Amino acid sequence: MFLSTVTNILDAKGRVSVPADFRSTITNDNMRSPFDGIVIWPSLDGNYLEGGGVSLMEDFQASLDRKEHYDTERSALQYAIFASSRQLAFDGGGRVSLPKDMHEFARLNGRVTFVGLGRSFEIWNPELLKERRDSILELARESRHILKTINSGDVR
Amino acid sequence: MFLSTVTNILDAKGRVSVPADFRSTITNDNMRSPFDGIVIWPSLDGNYLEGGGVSLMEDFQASLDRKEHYDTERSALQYAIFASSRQLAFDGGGRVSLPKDMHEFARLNGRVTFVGLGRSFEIWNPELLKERRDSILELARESRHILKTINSGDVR
DNA sequence: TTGTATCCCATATAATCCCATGCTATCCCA
DNA sequence: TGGGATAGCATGGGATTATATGGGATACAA
Repeated sequence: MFLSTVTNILDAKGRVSVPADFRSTITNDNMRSPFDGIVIWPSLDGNYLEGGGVSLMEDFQASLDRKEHYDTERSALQYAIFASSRQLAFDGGGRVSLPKDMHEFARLNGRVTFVGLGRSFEIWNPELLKERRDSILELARESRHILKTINSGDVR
Repeated sequence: MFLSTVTNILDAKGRVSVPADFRSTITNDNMRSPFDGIVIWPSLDGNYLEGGGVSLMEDFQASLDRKEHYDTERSALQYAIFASSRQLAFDGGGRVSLPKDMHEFARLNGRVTFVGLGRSFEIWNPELLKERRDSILELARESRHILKTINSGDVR
């Protein structure tokens, strides 16, 4: 799973190293798939990118497959995630190159922060992340009582 | 799986490059099938084309097979999708040539946009796509809580 | 012929591969 | 426990390849 928060450099060619821990997570996860790399898409929730391995996309797909082919909600989510996403392959050094439109969406300049969220991760401009982090950690403190160690079914 | 959105040029001969990622998806997917190319059909939902690999057709078939042979809905969908579809083989450069009636149906002129939706993809006139995209992404933002649920792994 | 479709080759651009390097973390042995 | 050796990682830059696209040659049908 994706853990911890790491900041790396976005070079002149638009390349950035994916943290080594994230890479090994992905390579283990994607054993079925021939593709060695990450999938990213613009968040629906703010100016940052979301990402994961191909297996995460396959989980989304399995979930969407329960709806009919021409279902509107299914199409909406397919457009939001699949159509808006990009597959980024690792180079020999474990880097990916971020497309220019993704730069702009997430307002990235020289540095890029990877935030591990378990099944997926987020990619932020470090300065923008700061605000988000402060406000969301406050919320976490307030909601701490809902945290469990396992998902015990329908008790929410 | 089919991911991301790519716009390519439709040349004077009616040819268009299928995005390289889509091609490798198809080539991996269709290992059973001897046909190297895509299958497209006119959408039942608007003036655009839908497409996928041969394996997508087999999935539709499996789904329709659960209805009776003389079931009216089954026949109707067989006409709309199987009978209306075309198999388009890749040329040496990874292009396909779109039949003229398909051009007209999707109101294509010089440029063609491929929209990856996971198991299938759509082919659009870029200008027409813009409206569809805007309205459907608005809907996606409204239903993004579903996305969050999927994302968290609750829905299996 | 004329039109239509397919195949083959050429090319500019963009992507990615490959190697080199400094730095950090880890390992190993005294 | 100390400290040198080693391996892994992030990063830079040049060389190479893939991709999308144009245009000509070929084959076949009407």
